[in-house]
Amino acid sequence: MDTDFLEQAADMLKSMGHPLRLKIVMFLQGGEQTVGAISEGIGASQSATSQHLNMMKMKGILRSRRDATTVLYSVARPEVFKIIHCMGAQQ
Amino acid sequence: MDTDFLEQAADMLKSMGHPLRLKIVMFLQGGEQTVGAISEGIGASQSATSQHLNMMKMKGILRSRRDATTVLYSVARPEVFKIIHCMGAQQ
DNA sequence: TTATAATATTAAAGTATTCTAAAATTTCTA
DNA sequence: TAGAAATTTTAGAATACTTTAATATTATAA
Repeated sequence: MDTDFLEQAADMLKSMGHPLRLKIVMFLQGGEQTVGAISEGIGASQSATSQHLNMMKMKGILRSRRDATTVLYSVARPEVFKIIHCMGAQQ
Repeated sequence: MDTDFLEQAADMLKSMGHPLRLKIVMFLQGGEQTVGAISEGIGASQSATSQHLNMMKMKGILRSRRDATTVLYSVARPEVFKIIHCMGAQQ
């Protein structure tokens, strides 16, 4: 088995393998959102949300762009949505 | 979002989100295997392999059956294979 | 029975995660 | 420029994970 694929794939699954982070990517199925909206949407503190977002961005799973004082995050890898779908998520 | 689904789904992703455990479930795509064969197949110690197997069994991802002195493990949830496929694994 | 092969369990050390609270940045607007 | 709003960063405590090494179990066969 290809070690690079393995490390990358495990990293991606691990990133999604946390309730708040899974909630974040599910929330982002609707398109890009600000940190504040995400934080409120998933019911986590602003700081914890920001840290999870940054972690997923570092892994290449999310991307972000600034819009004035606000930062918008969105999903960068389509596999994320496929995986959510595989697990039979309701909306 | 449904909290039960979220917890369960995150648990499943987290279980697969470790290089050795991902290697295990990929190895099991070929069907049930003994602990020894898995351990050798993924290149991990007997003890570590056994502990990872047990962990995934506790999560409901794997099942096992004894055959004399040997124990055979196999994947219990089809989503596992779907997810591997989603990520574009080369066998 | 006893020895052996296969697997499981335990304990402990080292490492990594996750969260909160507080402080720092960044950008806009008055 | 000063202040406000949004986000990030930092530090540290608490917890969880992972591995190794050693020991224990289980089932078979001699």
